[in-house]
Amino acid sequence: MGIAVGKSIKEAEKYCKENDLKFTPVRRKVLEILLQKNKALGAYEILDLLREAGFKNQPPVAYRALDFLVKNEFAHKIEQLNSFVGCMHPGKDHSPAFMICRNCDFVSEEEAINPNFSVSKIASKAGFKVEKAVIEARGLCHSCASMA
Amino acid sequence: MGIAVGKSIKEAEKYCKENDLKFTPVRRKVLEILLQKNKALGAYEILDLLREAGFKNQPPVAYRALDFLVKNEFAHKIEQLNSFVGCMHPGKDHSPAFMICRNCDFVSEEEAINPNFSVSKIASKAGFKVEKAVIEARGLCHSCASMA
DNA sequence: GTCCTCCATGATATAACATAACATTTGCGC
DNA sequence: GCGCAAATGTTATGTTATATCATGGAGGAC
Repeated sequence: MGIAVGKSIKEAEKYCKENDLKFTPVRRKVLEILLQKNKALGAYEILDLLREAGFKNQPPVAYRALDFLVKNEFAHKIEQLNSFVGCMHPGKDHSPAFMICRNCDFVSEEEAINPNFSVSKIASKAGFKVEKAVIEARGLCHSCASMA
Repeated sequence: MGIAVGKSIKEAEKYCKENDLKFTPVRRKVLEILLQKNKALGAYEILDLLREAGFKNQPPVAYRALDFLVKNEFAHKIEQLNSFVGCMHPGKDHSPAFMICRNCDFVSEEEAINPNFSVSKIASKAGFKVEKAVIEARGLCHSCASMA
C-alpha cells in the first residue's frame, strides 16, 4: 500500500471515529481499492476486487459502501463515467472539479472554489439555490497532450 | 405545440439544411418531445412517447436520435439524471450549465461562459486541456425555494 | 445479563440504462 | 439502374443500479 493511501485511510478512520460513523471492513476495503488504483472504477470492477479480497460480491455490497464513502466525501462519483474515485483532499469541505483525460482515463481532482469561479454566480441569476455542483471536464491531461 | 417549440424545430431544420444533416422524422419527433415536455426525460420515457406517436420503439431508435441531437447540440444529456433535455439556446455555440431542481425536477440551462467563470482556468493550473465541460448544479429552483 | 433497537450486511431478484451486431431500406450521385 | 453511404429495423445482450426482505452484531436501557 502506498504511503499516501495509508495516510488517507487513517484520516478517514479518524474522521469516522469523531463523527460516530462506522468505518467497517468493506467500507475500508473499497476506499483502499479506490485510492490504490488511483483512477475511476465502476461499481462492478470494485465488486470483482472485493471478491478477490474475500468479501461478498453482490452488487449492493459495492453500492452500499460507495454510498457511504460518497456521502461522507471520502470518494466521489464521476457522473460522465458512471464510476468512482477516491477523494484526493480528504477531510476538507470542498467543491471538487474533475479533469478526465479522454486518452488515458486518468482523473484529477481540483478545487473548484476560488474567487473567479462560482457556479453560484450563474445560479443566482437564475434564482436557483445550489446545494451541490458537479463539474467535470473532458479533455487531455498534461502528459497525453504533450505526447500528441 | 407551443410557439417556442415550433421556433426551435424550425431553427434545427434550417441548421440541418445548411450543414447537410438529415433531420429525419424520428429525430424531429424526439426533439419535439423534449421541447414540449420541457424537462429531463430518460431514453425509455422518450421511447414510450415515440411508440404512442407511431414510431418503432426498440431502444436503439431513441438512443440514435438522441446521439444525433446531442452531437449537434439540439439537446443535452444531464449526466446526473441519465436523461436528456432539449436545448434552450439552439444554434449558439455554447457551454451550458444546468440547474436541476431536486424538488420539481425542472432543469434550466444557463450560459456558463462569462469573464468570471471558467473551468479552463482551473484546468490550466492542472495542465489540462479542456475539450468539453459538464456543469450541473443540484438544488432548489426559484419557485420551489420560495414555497419552502 | 437480557432484551431491544438500530444499523450493517447477506441474499435474491429485477429495474433502468445503454450498446453490439447484422439485416434492410432509403436517398443520392453517377 | 447501380453502387455507395447513411439511416433504420430487429434481435440480443451488456452494464449500471436498486428494491425487498432476511439475518447478524454492537451498544444502550433496564
